Amino acid sequence: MEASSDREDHLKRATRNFVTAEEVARLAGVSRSAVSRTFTPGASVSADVRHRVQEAAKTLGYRVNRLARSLISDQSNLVGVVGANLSLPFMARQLDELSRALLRRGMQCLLLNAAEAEQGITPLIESILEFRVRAIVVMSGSPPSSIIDECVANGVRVILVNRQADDAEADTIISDDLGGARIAAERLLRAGCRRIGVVGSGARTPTQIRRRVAFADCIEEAGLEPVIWASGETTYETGVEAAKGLLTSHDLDGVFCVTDLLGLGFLDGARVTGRHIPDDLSVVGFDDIPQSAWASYRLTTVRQSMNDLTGSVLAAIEREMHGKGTALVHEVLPVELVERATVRPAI
Amino acid sequence: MEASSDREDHLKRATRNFVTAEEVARLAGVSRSAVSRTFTPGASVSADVRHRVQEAAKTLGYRVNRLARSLISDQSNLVGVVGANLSLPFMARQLDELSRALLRRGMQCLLLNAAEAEQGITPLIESILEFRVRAIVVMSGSPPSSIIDECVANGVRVILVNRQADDAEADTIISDDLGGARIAAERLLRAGCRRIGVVGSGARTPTQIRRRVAFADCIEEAGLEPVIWASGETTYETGVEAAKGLLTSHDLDGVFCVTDLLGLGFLDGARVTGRHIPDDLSVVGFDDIPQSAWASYRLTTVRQSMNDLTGSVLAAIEREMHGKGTALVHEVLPVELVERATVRPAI
DNA sequence: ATAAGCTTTGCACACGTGTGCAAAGCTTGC
DNA sequence: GCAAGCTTTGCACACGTGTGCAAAGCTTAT
Repeated sequence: MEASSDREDHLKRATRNFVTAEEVARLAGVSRSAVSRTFTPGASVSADVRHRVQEAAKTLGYRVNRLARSLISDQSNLVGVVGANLSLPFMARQLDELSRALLRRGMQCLLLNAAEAEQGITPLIESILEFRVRAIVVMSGSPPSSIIDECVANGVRVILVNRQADDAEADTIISDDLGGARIAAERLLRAGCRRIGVVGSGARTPTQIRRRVAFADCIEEAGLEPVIWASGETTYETGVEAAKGLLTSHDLDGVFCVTDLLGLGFLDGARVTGRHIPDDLSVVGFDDIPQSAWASYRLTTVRQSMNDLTGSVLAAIEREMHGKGTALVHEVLPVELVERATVRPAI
Repeated sequence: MEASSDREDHLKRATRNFVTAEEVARLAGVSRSAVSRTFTPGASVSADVRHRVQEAAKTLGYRVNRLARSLISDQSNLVGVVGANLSLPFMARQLDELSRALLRRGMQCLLLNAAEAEQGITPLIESILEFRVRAIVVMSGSPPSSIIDECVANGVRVILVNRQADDAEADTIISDDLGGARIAAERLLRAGCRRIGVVGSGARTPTQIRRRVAFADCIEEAGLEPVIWASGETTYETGVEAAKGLLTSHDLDGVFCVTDLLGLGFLDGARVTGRHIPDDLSVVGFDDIPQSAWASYRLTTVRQSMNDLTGSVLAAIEREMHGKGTALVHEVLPVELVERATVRPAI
């Protein structure tokens, strides 16, 4: 993914004036290793030397070179994060919480935006590996097992969020999409809905497919035939179009939208056709983004806990650090229904 | 900001199996410098050697060590980005576009979340400097000029987005908040509004203060006395509370909300009090986040161009690379009014 | 056949930090 | 006062990569 600039561009010594430990040592009147030991927790250094080194470091503005420091262990304190659609509410929250949790634990987030990774995210992961990162968190895209195997072989943990990779040694932290779809189906059925639709986008992401298929299965188990919308991008606008399209050709009384963004668009589109929510038409979403609680929507939705998700990702990253071995983590995070105002009361 | 783990934790050699250039050289039957030259654009290497090295690298799964490579120039290809409130729509879009533009230009985004930086973002910038980054983009927080001066002294460019630092040698890319506030004021006055309010949050960010003050000044210039709301966080919920609070005690016919999030909340809150938008009350926002276009809101707002903003940031970063010298960039990006449906037609 | 000029390539050094090793110094017990 | 044990500290090596230098090899012109 790196721009193919010539060597003068990216390796020519930039004008850099960073102070080195050698200079600090000279001012403090000690050896360079004494400086290093002063900044290494647990290393043996006398109080007098420690004080002189710290004063000299402060005077000169010394900042340790993480590049050099990490060279020794062949590992930086970076965690690579691969994500796309980062301005969508759910992905934005996920990244927000993950990046702040990483910082809390003394790690730094190396963010690679997968928006333009049409050929797959393998090149992004290859770039990340060059930084000798501690772990890689994949929030978007489907890394082939070959690149996952390469990461693992090199001692780099890969954590897949809301996605899986068959036959690959990666951690997987997944929301219970199947359970959530079932909850949504049961709620609509309990509201007395009998002409039911499911709205997804044309995106072939694991989450989209899983939720749509699981919901449709539940409706068929109840002896009903779901109407399916699965085109467009995973946006509010697609929800609006789905509402106009579906409600023109079908007399639906219940709809499950596989994401809240689609759900909010669907609500606005349905209102334009004159439908009254929830009297004429019940709508359930999935994700529980902040906008779902807004007064103009008050969308009933399936919530996945962002705290649980972030906590599990961090636990997977720190598993080996905390002496818990290298066994893989496979977690399915529970979801719950958040009742608001877009589904008729249960019969 | 780094967690104070002991040395066994963060420097103990992790189980790492990365292939080195030395191993590639052995398999290819050449010297280690021949391997290095093969991956250095413009370096002299014969076609035969190049081919053998590339085959060997592929066979062994060689990934260059960016830590070692960057040690030589004392500069990595990372760009530090400091931001908070990354799940809010505007900040999320900004980060989304910035991180993808950086990748497009062959740079990587080192993201440090400033959510918990109550004591200021100086420690975050200090951490970033340890990575010998190419530049630092500040999207949130107010770095003191001392740390900016340190960055500049070390050859690290600092770009401030929608904020300034007095007497500091940093680039500044700012939206025309003053012009935008004036546009909003003029639009409300042209709609015939005479009992006008301005809604901001309690956040003392440069943007909040600039927009609120500028708008209030314009209203006072028109001989009117603006009613001011400036408490709570910069959220949708604060907008709802502001509507309930202001509209209970004042008979306003026009309101400017300094962000769209506040505006959307204000709209929902106003509707709860029975006001009709825009007949009874006109509302203008600022930012033009995607939700402002949603059918339930159709908020008239002041838009700042995200493309312009990201383009200017990248131009500042690459200024020296492209032989344009090291002079600072100070840009005020134009804004424009986006008329939707929340302001009465002009008289 | 030979000389001049150019290309290719390995060696050794450098980049900045961490640390094993051993020497030096200090402390304590006899 | 001396020996044993412990702490402190500087030296030199290592980590992986880029590259200046010079030797070796190749090509071309005479």
